[in-house]
Amino acid sequence: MHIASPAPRASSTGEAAPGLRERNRVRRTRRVERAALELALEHGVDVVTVDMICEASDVSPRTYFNYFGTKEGALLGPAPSTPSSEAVDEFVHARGPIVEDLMIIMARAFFATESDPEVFAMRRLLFEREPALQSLRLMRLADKRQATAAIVRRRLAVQHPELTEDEASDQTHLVVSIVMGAFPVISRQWLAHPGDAAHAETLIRAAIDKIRRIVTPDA
Amino acid sequence: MHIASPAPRASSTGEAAPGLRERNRVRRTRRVERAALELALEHGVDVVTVDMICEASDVSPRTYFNYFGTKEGALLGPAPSTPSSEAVDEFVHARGPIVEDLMIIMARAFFATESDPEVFAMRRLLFEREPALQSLRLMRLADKRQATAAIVRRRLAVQHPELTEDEASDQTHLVVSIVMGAFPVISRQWLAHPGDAAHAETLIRAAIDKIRRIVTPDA
DNA sequence: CTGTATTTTTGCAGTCTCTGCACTTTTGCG
DNA sequence: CGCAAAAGTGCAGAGACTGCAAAAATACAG
Repeated sequence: MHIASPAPRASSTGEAAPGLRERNRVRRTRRVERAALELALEHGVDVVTVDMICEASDVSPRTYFNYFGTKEGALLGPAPSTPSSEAVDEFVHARGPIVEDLMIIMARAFFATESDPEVFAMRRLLFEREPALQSLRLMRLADKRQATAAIVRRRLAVQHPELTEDEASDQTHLVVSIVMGAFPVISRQWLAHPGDAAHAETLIRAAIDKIRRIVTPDA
Repeated sequence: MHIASPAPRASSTGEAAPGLRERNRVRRTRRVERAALELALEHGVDVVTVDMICEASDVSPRTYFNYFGTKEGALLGPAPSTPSSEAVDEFVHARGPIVEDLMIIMARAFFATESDPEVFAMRRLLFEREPALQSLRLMRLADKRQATAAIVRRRLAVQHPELTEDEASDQTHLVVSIVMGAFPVISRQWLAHPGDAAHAETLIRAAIDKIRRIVTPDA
């Protein structure tokens, strides 16, 4: 099984003093991720072994697993952070179009995970080349799916108490599916134009518009 | 990596004479699947080992992997068969609503994979209990995503040559996302009411309708 | 600076999944 | 029956991953 157990990844309390410990952790993470990506890009994911990565980045395999949990961990990068409970509450009570609202909080959570831009670029390249990795990533997302579904459900309960259990359930699943499905498309466009956050919302609206046109039978 | 390599699974040429060989294969498959599911339901997927399954079903581990490719193979069941090239051609030139058409051929391919009803039931139960398996299943589907995207693309090229490369690409991704996303919802409803094929199309239309309403801002 | 407590890294041994290869058994068929 | 093809099996080995305890690094007084 082990869908991915990215390990603790302790986050510092606030921002105060990074401290040597923390700085080392970050440095090491970067080093390993970079090594892993370089190797994977050069030889292909299947050929690369954890031992190779460890030798290249000079950490023990045991430490590698402490950090990343799985062989692919260093390639996939940190899992998107869970939205804060305030953000969730805001979503639950927001009254905009539900898909749009959900998409927005997901996008925020997604781009909140900072990462070395160079590493980020390599990752993109690798993902394009190896669709299997994309799938793995989706799997990790799927784990969040339940959580996401839960907050959608909450919103529906609050705003549409008239729905039956089944209706609400179906609608929840559909909303989550649409959003998670459209997400890659939007993030692709976003990455093509390194615009600002406002631009992101425009993209989101445009995508939703496209979806509407797709599901609406031609006039 | 090995997202799933379900192994050959040679299909007989037609229907003529099953032959002892074929009959044995089927028998063994059933036996192993059943054993795997029983063990997984009783002890949990993570606890069960391939060796346990093999001992319970009296095949060598090597044979197990020849049949199922991965530990989870016997739990997941056969991968949905790829739609026939005639079906694909039909889809490419069909002029109905694209999501509906795609959904229909996917549904056909999906239900074409027959399986022992008892095994089927156990599988459903297990999937409910272990969401990680669902994710694995999604991963296998994601592998088909590329293939699916390709035929959607073909249809767009034929029916909407006016679209730019990028537009077509975006639209393709969105269509595939929507369909694959909505699929579980529909199959859930379908399984709840073991209706006939015609009923399936009704469900599909209803789901698409719901999607439209979801993405359409409230009046 | 020094000594101590705490956290992190590491080595090691072991389990489990999965693969290639060679060998045996089973099945198909003339 | 006898031979050829196909399928099942055993074995050895690589690679992913885990628990545990020793070792090293870091924090933190005094």
